[in-house]
Amino acid sequence: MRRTLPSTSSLACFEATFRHRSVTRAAEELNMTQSAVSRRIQSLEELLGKSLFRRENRQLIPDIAAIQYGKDLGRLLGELEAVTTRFISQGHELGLLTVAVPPTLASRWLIPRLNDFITKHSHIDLNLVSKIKRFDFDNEDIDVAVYLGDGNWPDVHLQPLMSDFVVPVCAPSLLNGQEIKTAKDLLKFPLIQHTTRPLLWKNWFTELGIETAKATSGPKFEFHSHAIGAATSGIGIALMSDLVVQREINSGDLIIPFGGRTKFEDGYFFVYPPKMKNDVNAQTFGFWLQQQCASFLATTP
Amino acid sequence: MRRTLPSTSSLACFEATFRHRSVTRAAEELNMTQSAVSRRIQSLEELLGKSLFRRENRQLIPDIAAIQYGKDLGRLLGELEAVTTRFISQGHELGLLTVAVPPTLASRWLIPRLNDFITKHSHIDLNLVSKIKRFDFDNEDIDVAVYLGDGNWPDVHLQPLMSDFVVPVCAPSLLNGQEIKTAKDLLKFPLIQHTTRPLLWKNWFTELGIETAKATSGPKFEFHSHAIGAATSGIGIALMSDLVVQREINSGDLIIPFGGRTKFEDGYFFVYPPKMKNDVNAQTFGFWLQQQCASFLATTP
DNA sequence: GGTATTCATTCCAAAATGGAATGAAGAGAC
DNA sequence: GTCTCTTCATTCCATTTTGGAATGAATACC
Repeated sequence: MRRTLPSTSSLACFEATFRHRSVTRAAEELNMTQSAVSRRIQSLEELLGKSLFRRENRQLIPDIAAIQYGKDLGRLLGELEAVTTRFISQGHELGLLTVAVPPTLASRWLIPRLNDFITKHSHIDLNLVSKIKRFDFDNEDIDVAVYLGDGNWPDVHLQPLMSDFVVPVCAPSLLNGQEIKTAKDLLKFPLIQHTTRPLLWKNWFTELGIETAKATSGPKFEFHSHAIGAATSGIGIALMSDLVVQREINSGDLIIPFGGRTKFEDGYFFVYPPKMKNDVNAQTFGFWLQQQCASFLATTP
Repeated sequence: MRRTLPSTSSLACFEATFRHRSVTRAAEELNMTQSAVSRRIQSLEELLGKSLFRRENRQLIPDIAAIQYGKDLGRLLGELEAVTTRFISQGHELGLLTVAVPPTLASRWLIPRLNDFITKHSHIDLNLVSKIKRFDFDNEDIDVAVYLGDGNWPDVHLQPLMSDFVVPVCAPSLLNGQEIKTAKDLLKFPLIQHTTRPLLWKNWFTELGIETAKATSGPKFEFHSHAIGAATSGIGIALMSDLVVQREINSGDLIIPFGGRTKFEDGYFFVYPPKMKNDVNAQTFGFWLQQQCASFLATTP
């Protein structure tokens, strides 16, 4: 019979509903839709051949016989969680989380906010690893990553954080009094390129209906901070994710010569391998990141 | 985390392999293929992010960290089985199994063999319900059924027992010296019909390449035993499942006027609803039935 | 009477699971 | 040393399970 025991998913759905006396509340707790939980319970009743709840109007009343079963399951699922967590965390440095982040995003956006995380989760030791190349969980000693891209990566789990808005920026001195009326006028100046995003300018011009070979020409920098430094030094116009140049724009070191923020298909993602799905620290960090992004977006036009 | 706990199936595969130190032996116990168990274990290792076994040549050695986990799981799965079984059997008369069987099959084939079952499984009380109409688990108080048909029934589980071999039989006095050379010669006599199998004769003649309206004409009987009685009384020729007329053939009360046993598409099945999948008594009975059929077939030409 | 809320149902798609066949590699017999 | 047997791993394919989104039914609340 062991093979045909109900699945942990079904049992968890029943137990949470039993505890809350509510399918909707159970769904919230389990991070599932209410319809999925409802179906899981009915499927379990069919498998067991017995009713678990009486349906009275919009309320679920546990059948008398199911009450002890619900209590037993609560205890057993709790123990199963405990022994599984204990096994997973064995040999793994408790509380250490190695996060791979693009260096400029780290220094310009994440690190200024990290005090909030550290204060709230002092038991988690973060190990920030600056990465320009894409994450590689199989061959690198990293647990999770924040990365910018289209999210089309195999064998990993993603949580979207926020969209990528880019904006052209340059030093005021670069223009030297010249007026920028159209996007095409930008081509009179050097376009600062990103090694990691070689098609960024090209795609930006394409969005505006302009096709030009000049879009991929110009000095290239691997570090975004170097690209920002180049722009600030008047070397050319850089196309940057707006959240990493806010300080320069606010201080006037950089200006926006043309247009505003452009939303791109790429976005920032919190990325982790399947084995981190159950890691409480990893999921805690991911959740905090999402909250920070939501808060950031709410205060940015 | 409760929602993303490993499935009971994966945990059972790991625990059985851990206990047996063998994927093949675990597969046998769980009634799965060895490849499925192997994959389940690897999937579990990926989900947990930790190795469960070291692979040394053809042997699996549990990792040190996994030993306690394996023991814990053995205990927890055992408890889960116990509380689930207790819940299922609550309110259900322990050991009672209601079996729906066609009456003639019951009297002619099953009941003579039941002593063996009762001796071996004295804790199971059988309740034989004679049914001519097809089983209806939703609206009838029956647990399992033995039924003859094509097996094309929705929402139930089937175990094939044996094929259906039919044979034409009649009283010797019916022929009154007339010689039967071809199947067509049978049409000179009344054909005894079954209410439950109205097309039996028609299909039988079709197998022999004969199409005739006469195939569905003749006196009709709902009980197979009545059909047998009618045939023995010389009322006509009956087409019967051979296993229910063996006694009459052996004693000479019935003879086979033409041809031999014909295998039909229909077969005998052990049928049960999904909720009986985990019922130990139901599965015990089904297994015993299969053994009886195998034994019967082995001693019948 | 209208709105909100909860559970159930339907449609659709993705993920998980399992069987069958086959391959790789070692153990054992001769 | 060679051949056969055995066990675990992998690939291909199909089925089952699971879950989200949308919608319906029915009651509770205002």
